[in-house]
Amino acid sequence: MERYNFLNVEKKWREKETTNSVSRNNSDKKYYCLEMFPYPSGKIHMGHVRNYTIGDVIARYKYLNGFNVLHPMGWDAFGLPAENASKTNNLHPKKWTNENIKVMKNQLKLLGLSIDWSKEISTCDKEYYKHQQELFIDFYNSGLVSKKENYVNWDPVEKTVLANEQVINGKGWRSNAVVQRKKLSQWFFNITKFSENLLNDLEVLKGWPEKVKLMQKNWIGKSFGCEINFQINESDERINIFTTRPDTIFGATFIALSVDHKLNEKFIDNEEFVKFKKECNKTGTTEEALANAEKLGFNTNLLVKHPFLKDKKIPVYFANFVLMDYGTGAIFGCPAHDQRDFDFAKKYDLEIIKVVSDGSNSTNLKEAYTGNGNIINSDFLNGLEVLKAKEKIITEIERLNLGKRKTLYRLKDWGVSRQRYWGCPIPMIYLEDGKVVPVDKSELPIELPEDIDLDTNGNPLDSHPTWKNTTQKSTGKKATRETDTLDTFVDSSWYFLRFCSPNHKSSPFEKSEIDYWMPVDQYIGGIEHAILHLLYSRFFTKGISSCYKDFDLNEPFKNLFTQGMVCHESYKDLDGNWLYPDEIEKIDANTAKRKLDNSKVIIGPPESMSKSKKNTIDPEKMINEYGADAVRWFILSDSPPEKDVQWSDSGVSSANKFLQRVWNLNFLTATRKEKKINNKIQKEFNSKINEFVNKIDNAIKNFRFNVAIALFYEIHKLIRDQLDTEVSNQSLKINLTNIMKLMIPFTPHLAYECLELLNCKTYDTWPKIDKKNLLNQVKIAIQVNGKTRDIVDIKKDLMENEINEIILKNSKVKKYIDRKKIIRTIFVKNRILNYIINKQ
RNA sequence: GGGCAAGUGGCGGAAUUGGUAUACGCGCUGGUCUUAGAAACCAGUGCCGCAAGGCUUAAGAGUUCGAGUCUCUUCUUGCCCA
Repeated sequence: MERYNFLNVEKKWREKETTNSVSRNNSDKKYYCLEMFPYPSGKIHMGHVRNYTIGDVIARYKYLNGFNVLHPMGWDAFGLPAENASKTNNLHPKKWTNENIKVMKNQLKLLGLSIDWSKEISTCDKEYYKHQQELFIDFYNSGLVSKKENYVNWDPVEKTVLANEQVINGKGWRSNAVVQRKKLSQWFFNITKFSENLLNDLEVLKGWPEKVKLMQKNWIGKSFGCEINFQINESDERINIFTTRPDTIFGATFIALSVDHKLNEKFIDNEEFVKFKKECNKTGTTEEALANAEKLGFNTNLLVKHPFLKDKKIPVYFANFVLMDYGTGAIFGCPAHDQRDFDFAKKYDLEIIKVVSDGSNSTNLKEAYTGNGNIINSDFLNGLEVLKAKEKIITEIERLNLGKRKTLYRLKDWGVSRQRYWGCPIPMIYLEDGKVVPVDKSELPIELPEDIDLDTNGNPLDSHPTWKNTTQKSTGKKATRETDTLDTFVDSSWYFLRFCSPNHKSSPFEKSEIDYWMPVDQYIGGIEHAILHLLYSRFFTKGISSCYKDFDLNEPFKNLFTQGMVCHESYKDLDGNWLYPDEIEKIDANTAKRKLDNSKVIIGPPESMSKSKKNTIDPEKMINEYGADAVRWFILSDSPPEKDVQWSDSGVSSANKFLQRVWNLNFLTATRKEKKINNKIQKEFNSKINEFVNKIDNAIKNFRFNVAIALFYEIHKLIRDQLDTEVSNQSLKINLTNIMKLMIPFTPHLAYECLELLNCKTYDTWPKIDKKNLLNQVKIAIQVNGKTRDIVDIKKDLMENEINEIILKNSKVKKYIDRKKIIRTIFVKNRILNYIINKQ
């Protein structure tokens, strides 16, 4: 038997550009297939392999079905790891990044992906960020960018702003210093201008997973309520609060203000208050941190009048759980029906008044009741349900001029200033008179300086001796540059647009190319980007549409697919140190020993692959050992793509063995001696193959790659069995050729090699399904009282009366019916025939 | 605490969307070949039972001629939000 040499074969087809190209100029149907581009961290990981294999299957499938496919790849190349690596390895971030890109590009090529490398982009390339700076200026001029003061997580050791996810238990992830809340002036994209639009257009996105849309919806967090003015006792001053629960106004027993509320001016000289404010600033800015923190308050000793209860006076506190950037920075506390208010009231011994009935008579609440119910203890609201009470009280508040109806969003403007070197410079300058203006577009790109000292604390660009000194081009006035760089999420918010015309010089994109390619027909990536990256990209698309007159696109991604993670079990020695899979030897499913000294190894459950747990598998090593096709085959075969998949060595090895068998089958077919022909057998064979083509086509269309692969195993057995039957060589070859074409998206190298062996001339067409040639026989289930008693082969589309007699005479059901009376029958064509009989 | 998923053999998972439950793969068992192993090939593999047959989709109820699929209750797990 011939041996299949995947190393030679994969090398051979990798070098033939045509088999990896999915673009065709002669088609009027376009398809833009995009996978989330990688961060060049050093080497590709199995998550990339899965992501890009899924994308490649789709791209090749669409190409074979006659589409002109855009399937590009690039690099999300700015970011902090490059700076960290440069500190440890003394390697410039640019060099480090470009070397990683080189390595990873070669690894991706090994996988046999149909990527058009002529369209490659890298976000740290000045040819890319030049246009990003241009977009920034255009957004600025359209009012989509502004500079605001804002609270950030500040690392006092690194002297830099941290993202929320870089704050772990209130400490900086790298410095381990206690993170502070600090007010900084930062650049913002005014994403909240599109809140309503971003929310409403989710409905247009029919091709997105419901789960992702729901996450975005919750993130935007539209809530409806009203503002209410509380008059300070014996004063004309008012405190304006926002609430989503105006129906509980009669249960209000205190007012809570953010420490940043303007009322704090009264307490600037109060030592106690200053101390309290400082304490509050120590907690992080996430909602979760605030919710979990102990509720603390500072009593102002001020009282406000209850708007509906003449004699009632309510105390005013500053509290650490009220945020200035949500609503008005002030709330009324209703402890009976809000858990935070409840905790606060318990701590400061404040009144708790139940105003929504929870159906019980108890007055001693153990926690806040937030459910629905009838309003009680609330004057004119009594007896109404929560929603109706809300309507009524808002109407009343507006009538009495006490406040107004208001819709609020949880979504905040997107702060994009980062005090870091390895990012896109913000193209703004500060004039000596304090004015902030964009640089002249002709000066773009504002390049990052290469000579940089990354060992200083704080912002390296700010510490650079000369870089920030400049002049305003139009006036010649002295100016200094903005030294913050852009959040890397900005880089990835428009790269999908740049791919349409990656080499266009005069503007970020060429209109005709955008018009042709956009929107992305299929976007594929991890669920971890469900919120931010996708929301920012949607915002950018809408932003560009609003400031470029000839750009008309509402949503960038027509269909979205989120693939699951690649998991592997983890190993620890008896001292609890993580071990690499290479360091251990498996004895059976539950036992393993360490290669070094045969000591016992503790096997952990399968978890997402991560460097820290050392449960990673190196894709390149697997490709060298089993072949790219086998790796692709395995990663698609074991689980549906949206679910997590468990990497297993036996799995990839059996994939390799199967592909070997496929090649053998092709070899045997190509060299088979002609047999006598039996028309009946041949016809049946042809229709079965036709059936499989149909099923596989459907499976790929529906992203059910694991099912498609199961079908290939069945087909393999079917064709192999025909080698010895009375089927013509020609029929065998035609059918196998069609099947090998179906395999191109999965295992391109093997498929092309086999097609060449079978002397196939057309590599770029998908087999047609011949509807007339589908199977004419069906198996139908014969049931008695709903229980299946027999399965019989009958001709397709026969009606009940045509099969009834045969079944009653010959089938196994006969003895179940016996002499009992058939009351009625239920017949579903090509599926079942069910006899209902008397039970006695 | 709230929301959303999901629960099928030893394991990963199929099931034309209410109509043959356990496809396909892994693993395991036996066999052929081999000095031996590996590979390859063949056969078996949900549970109980010698068999006929019965039971089985987390547990329980309901709707239906018929439920893995629909409804309700309970339990468990995962994810997101708080």
